[in-house]
Amino acid sequence: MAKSVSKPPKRVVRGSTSGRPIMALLDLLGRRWTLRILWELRERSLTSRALREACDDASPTVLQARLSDLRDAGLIALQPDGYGLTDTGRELKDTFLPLHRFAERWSKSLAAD
Amino acid sequence: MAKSVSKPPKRVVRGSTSGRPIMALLDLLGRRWTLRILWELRERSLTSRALREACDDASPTVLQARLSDLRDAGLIALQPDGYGLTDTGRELKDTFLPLHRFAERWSKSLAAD
DNA sequence: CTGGTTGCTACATAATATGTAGCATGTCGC
DNA sequence: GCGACATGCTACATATTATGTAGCAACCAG
Repeated sequence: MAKSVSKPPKRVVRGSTSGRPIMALLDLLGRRWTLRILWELRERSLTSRALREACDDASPTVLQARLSDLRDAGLIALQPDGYGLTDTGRELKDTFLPLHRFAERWSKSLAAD
Repeated sequence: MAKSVSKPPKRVVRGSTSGRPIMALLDLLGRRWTLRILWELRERSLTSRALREACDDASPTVLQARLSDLRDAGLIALQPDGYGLTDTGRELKDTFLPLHRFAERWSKSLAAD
């Protein structure tokens, strides 16, 4: 299911006709499982199957599609020990690592309702 | 399809059976248009129609669904001047504002291929 | 060769998104 | 009051995308 088989030019990203990189990035990260994959790989490499388990047994179809997207985007790479973040991917991870702490506060503010 | 047989209780978030807030957050942000909406509202409120234009004329169906999700999550609210970030939403925005700068570098590293 | 991994794909079914249209409510000038 | 707007939101048929189950070929260890 390489993205080039039947759909002709299909850019790496969708939507962003503007060419603004942030739009391309938001689009990529806004696809199902993308953020989750990056999160699971944040501190260790995982084989495709281990990643599947980590992702609540998501279907392999989407997972492979997302892995393909993320590889095209240069954020992850397939290494001898499985999938892992590239240097660029690690940069990205660092920018939303604070999300973890926010999630805790957010969760509390929801429960406070 | 194990998530829910029909859809009675429909929690705010999907997937996260673990109860870990980060998973709930990643799931919410990983739905199409969610990140984009937050981004567009980052520095001004927008009416639902203005938001639609800002989002490359996304279909109103999903947009309303996402607005509903984000309101349930307490990240945005409908104010007299349109939709805007809540205090919590602004906190979240601050955590991924650095994404903008990353996007620029990332874009360059892609073009360098 | 057997038994185990790996990354990845096929395919039918279910869930989501897209486009286009339109509703109900409100607010303005008149 | 009226009409002409704009607001938030919804219907619904059509595409697109995800799910779940199964299985492939390649690789390596025993």
